[in-house]
Amino acid sequence: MASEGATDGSLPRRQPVQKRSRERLRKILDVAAARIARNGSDQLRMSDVAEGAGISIGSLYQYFPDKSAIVRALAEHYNAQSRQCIEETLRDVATPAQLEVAYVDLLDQYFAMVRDEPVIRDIWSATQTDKQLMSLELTESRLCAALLADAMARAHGQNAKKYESTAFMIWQLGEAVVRLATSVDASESKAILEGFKRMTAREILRM
Amino acid sequence: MASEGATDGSLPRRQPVQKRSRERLRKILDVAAARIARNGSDQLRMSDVAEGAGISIGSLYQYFPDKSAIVRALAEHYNAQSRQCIEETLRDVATPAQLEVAYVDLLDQYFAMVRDEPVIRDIWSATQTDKQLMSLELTESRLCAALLADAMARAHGQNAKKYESTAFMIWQLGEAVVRLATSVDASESKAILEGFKRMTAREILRM
DNA sequence: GATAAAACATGATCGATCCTCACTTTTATA
DNA sequence: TATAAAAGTGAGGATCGATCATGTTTTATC
Repeated sequence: MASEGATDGSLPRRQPVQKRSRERLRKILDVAAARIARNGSDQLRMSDVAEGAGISIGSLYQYFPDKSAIVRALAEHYNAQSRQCIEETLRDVATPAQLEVAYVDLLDQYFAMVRDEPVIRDIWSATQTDKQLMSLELTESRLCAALLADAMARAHGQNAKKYESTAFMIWQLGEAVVRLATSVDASESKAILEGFKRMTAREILRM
Repeated sequence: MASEGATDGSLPRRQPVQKRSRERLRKILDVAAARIARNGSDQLRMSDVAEGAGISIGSLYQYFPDKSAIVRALAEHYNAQSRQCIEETLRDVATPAQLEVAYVDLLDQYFAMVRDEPVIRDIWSATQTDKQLMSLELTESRLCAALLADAMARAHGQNAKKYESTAFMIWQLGEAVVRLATSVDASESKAILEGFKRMTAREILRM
């Protein structure tokens, strides 16, 4: 899944070499994601994950040093997935009009993703209590914001440096607004997203 | 402190009638706030609170049904405090110019408050795992957003209904941006806050 | 195929923590 | 002072994360 070449040496405690082991690593993450989707990451029980994956507690701890490492591995998985989507959407932006289309598209996609994958919301809430996860997500967010700043720079024929701060703020606000939109009913969430698009698109299109 | 006439019957398990008891309730909340400020709300230990307040574990549980209730009581305290400040700031707004001044003022005050009271950030992070606290904070947020919508309506001579959705979104984004601003270094936080003010003030001043 | 080393697996057990409960002490009131 | 209500106590049950000593399977080497 994710974390095959983890930058942080601590994520999977053991680099699995045997086939059975690799399958179990995947199974652990699948089970954990399902459990988190059902009950939230704070209700995740190591014993439950072990049972669901068909292994013993001790074995589970050979794959992950502690519970939070499982959540971090899932976070890296979703990050990799969505970053790829972001890169594709922004790659060919070269004019203000394309920038606006891509930006609105990105927001809609992100909203749909968070709405349909409850695990993402739980990972985000775990961010509040796990400092490693928090910095992992902040790094990811800066990376995505940089992609947006690059696209803005190309659209306006300016230096990306100029847009860094704005792009970062808007990216963070976008995450916040999507979380908000997924926690209210459908009609209000539509109004909120549209209002946000209008407000930020204007900002992004300023040279 | 807060919660004397709690809407939620469950907050203080016992309505203290004796003087010593009222003092202890206050002491518990003071100690809890200090511990949370030092280590975060997830590191709060009931045994630690009891010891700090000079009472036994059993006694502590006569005041609060569980750990999260302590955090909720603190949340209500801070909510009451900041709502008063918000009401005062927005009360006399009657023109667009006054609205802009009041709005910017509110943002600056809120930023200073969150920066100087680490407990507020911890309460907010507890919001992610405690559904009761989450709905408490959402209700509070809607209430504050309604105050802002009223001020917008007065400034523009329109019906408050028209601004409800926008005010709610901007209020939530304001909370998000202040949290963001308090988690980065001072120069970046200044840039972020100014960018946000510019972007949202324009939105608020639209009729 | 025999042997050793490395990888993998097990679950009883420890320690930390939340919270309960049966019981005691203090305060208010008649 | 007698009585009831309020307040207080802390040992112990229950849960859960994590460890560790030990056992099993796979792989590499001759």
